Amino acid sequence: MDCKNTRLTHQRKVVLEELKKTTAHPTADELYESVRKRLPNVSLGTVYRNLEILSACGQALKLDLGEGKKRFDATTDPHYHMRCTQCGRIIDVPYIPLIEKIKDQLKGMGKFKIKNVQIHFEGICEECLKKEQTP
Amino acid sequence: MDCKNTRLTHQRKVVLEELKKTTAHPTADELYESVRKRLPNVSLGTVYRNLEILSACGQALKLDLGEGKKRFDATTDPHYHMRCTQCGRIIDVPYIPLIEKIKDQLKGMGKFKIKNVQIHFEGICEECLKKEQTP
DNA sequence: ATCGGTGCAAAGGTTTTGCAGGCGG
DNA sequence: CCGCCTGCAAAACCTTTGCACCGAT
Repeated sequence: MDCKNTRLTHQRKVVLEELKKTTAHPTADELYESVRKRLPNVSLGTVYRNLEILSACGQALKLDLGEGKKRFDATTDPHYHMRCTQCGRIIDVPYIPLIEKIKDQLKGMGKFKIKNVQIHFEGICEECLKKEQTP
Repeated sequence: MDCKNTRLTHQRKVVLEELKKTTAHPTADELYESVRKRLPNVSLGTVYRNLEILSACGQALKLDLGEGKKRFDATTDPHYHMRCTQCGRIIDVPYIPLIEKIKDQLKGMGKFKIKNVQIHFEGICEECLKKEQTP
């Protein structure tokens, strides 16, 4: 994708601003609802197109946590994600250099060449742990 | 899911048999095509329902490699998967105890509790590496 | 003025589901 | 027989796309 010829339209600006406002890792549809509060005539297609461009150009992350839909994150610093199996929330997991260690372990393991590692976690978030303790 | 009250129908048997015949990690639709050669009247819905039951009951794995569709694997022994970014093939990656090490590193890292790690790889398969060498 | 972006709506691809009838245990 | 399972088809769901107009640079 050619990121030089992209224009900073009002819609694109608002999409990125709304994404930066939250740490909830919204889906395209959830973000569409936020954006719509500021731009009532925006279309879902525009939100999808802008999220595609923003993530392709390094201003957002496109996440696939195996839910059958993508999520987006304006925090592009290295970190991982955990999906709470009880409430579905997506929680940030601090970065530790897992991937380098994994690549080291896999070097010379087969006749293929590993370029990238996709990794995420499943577990129980802080809120759901609290609920378990006080039923 | 209640795996005790499942019946061994002819369709379910054939779905599992066809899945065991291949190492290609087929999608539901691809498996439907295989099954249809033996059961011309089988429906896609039946293949989906049986794959759901078989994977829920530990007789198959349901894989999500971020392609927007699920894949299935009759090999349930611990191993990982790599998707070739050139040809799309899914390659088995031998098991190494990554997950235990990762869990150790993450212990006490936050207020959440990690239960499971989802991990897969992207890279270049043996066949595509060969093609690169002889263009 | 150019050409990337937008809104709208339709279409695309994958997966699920309601229903009436069928068959495994 | 009971009730899980099937085939069929429609629908659900997420995402992409064709088109004509608009607006950022």
